[in-house]
Amino acid sequence: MGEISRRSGFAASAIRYYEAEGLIEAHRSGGGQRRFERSVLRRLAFIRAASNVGLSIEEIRDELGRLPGNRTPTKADWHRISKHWGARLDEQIAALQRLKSGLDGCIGCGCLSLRSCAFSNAGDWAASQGPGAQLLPDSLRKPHPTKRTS
Amino acid sequence: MGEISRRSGFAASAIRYYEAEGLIEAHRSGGGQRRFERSVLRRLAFIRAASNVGLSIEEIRDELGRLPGNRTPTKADWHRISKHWGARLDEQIAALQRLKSGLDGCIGCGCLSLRSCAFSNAGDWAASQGPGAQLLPDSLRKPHPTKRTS
DNA sequence: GTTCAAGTTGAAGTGAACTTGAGTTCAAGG
DNA sequence: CCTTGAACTCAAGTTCACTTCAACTTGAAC
Repeated sequence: MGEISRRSGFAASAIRYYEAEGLIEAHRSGGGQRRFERSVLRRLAFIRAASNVGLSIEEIRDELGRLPGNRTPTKADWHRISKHWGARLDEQIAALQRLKSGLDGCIGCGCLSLRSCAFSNAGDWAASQGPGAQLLPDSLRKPHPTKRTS
Repeated sequence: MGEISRRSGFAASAIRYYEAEGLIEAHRSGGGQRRFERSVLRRLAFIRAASNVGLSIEEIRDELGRLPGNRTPTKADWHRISKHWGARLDEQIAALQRLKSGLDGCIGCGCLSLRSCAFSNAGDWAASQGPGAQLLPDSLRKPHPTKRTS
């Protein structure tokens, strides 16, 4: 346990948590202690990478589960997956850039008025319900706790 | 209350929360109901903009408090502030781009191995303690619950 | 004078991703 | 055998930014 923790960089508690969540597996030795196979280190590396990209535990579980045969990723898998992640990162980058350019457009206008400033206008959120470009995609919104008031 | 909620786009509960947190003020009428001045709408617009940029309530309170005389922003204030926010957004964008380019460099390598893949390597986090470029700045990390294990 | 939507309060709940704590057991060294 | 440090379990705590609930009061219209 201490070893895998040191080598993966995750806290022991995090590793136990991932096991409980079904992201990794461990078999037990004699009196109940976890023993990990080497492949678990790869899975943990995968988990770290995925969570750097901003995936939730749920999504990581899905993605791990979608690997045919539930194995650790091969070259081909990794190729496919990193395309997916790249797209996600692009989307996040684009969202921030939209926000930035809105801000740039605002610099010096001193407005911040409710009806004229697109940057702070709440209407931007309510109005862009359709599949148009939003200021921020869901992936960058603050983890909204409950259902939306809409 | 209903009116300011409608006009600001915030839920009534959020507005009460902001008042409790000291971000806005309200004086009370006769039997305890909140009455807001028009300037509060501007403050709320400011709050929305700031939280779009990713500032926490704490930071927003600071920034509102730093406005000399605790007024709503003038043109000059807004100019200064939006530069600050722009820098922050730039930093976030740059961080995501670093992540993306790391990922691009990895596509097809199929590695994801602990010692060779910089993208998933935990060492990247532990090693870059100095003021060097990190993969992700704190502002983009998942809101880590407690103190770091370091 | 009645009615009722809209407002009030304080406490408690939400979700994500873990961490912390308490109390217990394992395993290796001396 | 004894000690010590690492690991175990399970429940509860943490942070953030709010929301929801229950029980009650206001205030504007009819």
